[in-house]
Amino acid sequence: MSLASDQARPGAAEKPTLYKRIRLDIETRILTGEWPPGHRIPFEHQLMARYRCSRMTVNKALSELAQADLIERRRRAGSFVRRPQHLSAVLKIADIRAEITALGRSYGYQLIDCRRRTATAADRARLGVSTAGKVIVIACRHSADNVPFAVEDRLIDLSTVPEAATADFSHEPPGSWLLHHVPWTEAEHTISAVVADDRTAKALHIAVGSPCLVIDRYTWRSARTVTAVRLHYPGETHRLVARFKGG
Amino acid sequence: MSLASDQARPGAAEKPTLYKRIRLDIETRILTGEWPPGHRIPFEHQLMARYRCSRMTVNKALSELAQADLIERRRRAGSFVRRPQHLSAVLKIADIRAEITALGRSYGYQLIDCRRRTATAADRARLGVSTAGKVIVIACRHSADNVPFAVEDRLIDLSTVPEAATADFSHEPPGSWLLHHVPWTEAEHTISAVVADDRTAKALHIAVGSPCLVIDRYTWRSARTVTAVRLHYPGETHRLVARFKGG
DNA sequence: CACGATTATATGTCTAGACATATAAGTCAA
DNA sequence: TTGACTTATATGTCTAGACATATAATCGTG
Repeated sequence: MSLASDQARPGAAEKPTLYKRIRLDIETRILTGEWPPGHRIPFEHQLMARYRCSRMTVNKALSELAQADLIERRRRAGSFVRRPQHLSAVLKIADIRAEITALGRSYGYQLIDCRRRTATAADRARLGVSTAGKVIVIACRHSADNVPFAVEDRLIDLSTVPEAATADFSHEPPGSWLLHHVPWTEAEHTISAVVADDRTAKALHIAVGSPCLVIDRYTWRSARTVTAVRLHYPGETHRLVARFKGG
Repeated sequence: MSLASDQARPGAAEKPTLYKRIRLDIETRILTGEWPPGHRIPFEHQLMARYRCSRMTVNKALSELAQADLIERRRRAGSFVRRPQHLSAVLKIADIRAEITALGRSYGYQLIDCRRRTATAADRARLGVSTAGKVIVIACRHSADNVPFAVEDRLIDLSTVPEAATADFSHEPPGSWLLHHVPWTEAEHTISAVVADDRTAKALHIAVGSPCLVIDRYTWRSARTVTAVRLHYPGETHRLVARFKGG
């Protein structure tokens, strides 16, 4: 594992390119807290002078930091360290069906419950809306190679996605349908841990009281809530893995 | 999706810049499956011709797609659509002390145990090394406003970081020390859920059997393992939150 | 003082080049 | 066939400019 590219002689640290060095320098200052959230990063032309390079080079470094959400750039004002998103995490929005099939496992889907109703107070709170429109409430289960993979509880706001009223979720998972029919503009993920209650334990074929990884995802289109979904994964078998480079 | 009618509606629909249009065009083809994983994207040359722009412009579009892990770029070979990630998660490496103080809460640190020993078989397996060098084993606790925030179990490979032998971890958390002294080049995070065992429950002041979020982080410098750390967070109070844009 | 107009400035995008470098592919000898 | 060498080529990085654009700051006017 771990990148077997051992062609480098021990101690022969390859010199990174200039823009990467600039990016790493800034990143380090941010991650160590030397430059706290809100701190203004030196202007591009100051960095040009410090590193003796062209503006495009520092611009590339800063642009990548901005794409990684470590800094925020504002015209005329400068570039600023962003507030950390509480152990900032980025989870790409993903379709469970695509995820499972990409792993070469067979995907299974069982619709547990699907109903349409006027949003209750709890529904409105969950979706973050104040008016009481219609919603779709879905419970379903995803499995991989016939083993339960996750249970899903979803709420879809029909006032944002009226087309969903005519969709058939008995065979197509709502996540896949939404991904193909509704472009999202913003999303929020929250990861937490719980112990399985009776219903979840039954659906996942695990013991009551065993740990579950929970992912809550909210999706918006412009300023309108599209959907709120909670996924329970068996915590002992499911893992979220992320590998990334810092150089 | 519908990048269709983008005509001159008075107040809205500002024309995106060229490189963003290139990026969106490619992104759309990937997300709709028109260009499946493994498909080779047109060479920069060809895109220059198609969009009648300079190489730097198409390069910027492709670089951003590469940073977002949608494509992979290989010298001489070209750029290729990547296989979708296994619910790919990216957690920025962060220093818990900086994280807590950034939230405006007071940071507390308690060293539970710190010892130095020749790596056991289990240590070697955890660090992914085969030779039996010296390691530092640390257990400590982080708290926010005097409430336990996380317990940490860490292994530091002294053959990679000999300077750590003389570091004093009785007051400085090892994560902070490492961030300041050892630049990392790669890291891997795994998130899972467990139920608290006796020791963890005591340290976090929670009940045995309550859920915990677990983050395992491995850090490398070049091809050498720097440290392996496991963090237990109380699952009922701790959340990993991520907000991001998809437009 | 309040408020609109102007200006200065930092970032955003783009160009037309340059040389570096990794590597797929082809070539040739053992 | 295999291995070593060469070459072609696509990407990687960088430069020294250019103009566009959003907006913080300043200025001027009522």
